[in-house]
Amino acid sequence: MNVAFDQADPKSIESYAKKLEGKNLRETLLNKGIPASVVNDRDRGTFGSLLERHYFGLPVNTESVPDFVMAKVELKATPVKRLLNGKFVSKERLVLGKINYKKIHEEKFETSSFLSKNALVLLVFYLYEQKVNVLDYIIQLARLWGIPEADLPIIKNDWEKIVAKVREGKAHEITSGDTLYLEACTKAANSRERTTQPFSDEMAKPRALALKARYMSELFSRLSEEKNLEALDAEPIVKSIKEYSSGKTFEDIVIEKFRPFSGLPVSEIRKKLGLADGSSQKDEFAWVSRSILGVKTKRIEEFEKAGVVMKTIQLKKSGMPKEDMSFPIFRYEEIVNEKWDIVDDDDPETEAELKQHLQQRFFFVVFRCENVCKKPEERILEKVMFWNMPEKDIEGHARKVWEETIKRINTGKAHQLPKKSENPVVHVRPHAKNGADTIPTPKNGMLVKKCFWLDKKYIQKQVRS
DNA sequence: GCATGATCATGC
DNA sequence: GCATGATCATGC
Repeated sequence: MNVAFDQADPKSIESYAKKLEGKNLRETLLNKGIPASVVNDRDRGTFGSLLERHYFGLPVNTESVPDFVMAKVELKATPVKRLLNGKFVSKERLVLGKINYKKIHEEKFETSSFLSKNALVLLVFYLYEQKVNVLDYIIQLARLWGIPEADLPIIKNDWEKIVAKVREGKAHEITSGDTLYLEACTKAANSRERTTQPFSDEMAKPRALALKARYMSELFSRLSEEKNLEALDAEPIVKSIKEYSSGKTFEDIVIEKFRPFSGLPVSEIRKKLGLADGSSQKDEFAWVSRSILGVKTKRIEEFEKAGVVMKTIQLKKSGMPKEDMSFPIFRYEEIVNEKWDIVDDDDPETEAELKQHLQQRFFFVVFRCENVCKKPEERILEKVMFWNMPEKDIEGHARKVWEETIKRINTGKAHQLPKKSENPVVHVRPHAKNGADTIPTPKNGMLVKKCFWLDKKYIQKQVRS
């Protein structure tokens, strides 16, 4: 029935999709002769279902076959949003299919249903805007996409980590932070829904395989700014796919790069790397760490895509970190509208930023002062580790502090937010240029900028283990 | 010595 | 001008 494109030809489908760029669905569908009654139907559904049904004329899909059956192309509509600084980022992760705990443990990555279903994906990025009708979102970009060769080792390892947990009867312990590009995100009708798993009696949250929002952001900027040099200011750690030989994972490779420098003082490391003296630099530990990784840019490609945050930690002789760890400032007027649990991507509300930050994977580079350490460069490289905040701490501590913060802001107590003595893991403190560096609050006028901090005693425990 | 509040330095 | 990572100052 549809003659706008060749159902068996991916390129033809892509060309037809590209016609959407710069337009919205309302006009496009009306121009296509879709009756206004359909276009304006109140129960119109999501952007993705409208696109699928009315623009491409596809039947309602089942999970097991690609949307464009003959061309073996899967259609995915995905929202981007604009930050205040004008940058585009992905609004959410890209869900690539629900996990069937009963079946996935029998699969191998190379022949997995995940890989075969998502070999070729037609990505349609649209600009999400608050309070705008789905029919009026502007389509930004439509492209055929497949997993790039350079990303495949990481995605494979992510998949295997997730499946390993199912095989160990630990499906209930899976979290998004375990993995780098691919994640097992929760996918349920509500936050109480649970499902069975094959190797344990514990009920687990239903989950889906998804590309992380960070990965999608990077992908969007790469696709949309193909000619722009901006994409180049991040350099990869792994320069050749050959480095993955003999079964090494990305994290193995990263950790190995630090091994020759273990126990050496920063001054020695610098000499070995042939670096100029940078002892007056405030970020010299971060700089030395990036040099060990062989990266000259400030941004590291794999870390950006995976949302891995590199933090350098300086321990005192006692093993106590010098400082608490800060996170970006929050806006009083925005944090009160956040929601902690987002069970579905179609949920219009914003997930708590604190939760998003704490769920990221961290890469700690730990330096330690052995004796007096008058100069920073006398500190030695103690260890490196990838780390995730345990879910029980995120839910048990961070969530409580976040809730209390919102409660106080809403009741006119924005100047008395949860302090260090109130929680051993997370607290709130100012993070501003000075006392005059303020932003508005709902009930207390202008107040100094603040952010959440992780307690250094808590960091110490995590680094020690 | 530590909690708390405040500020500095740097890069984008 | 602002975000971010890092650090300081004060008082208990």
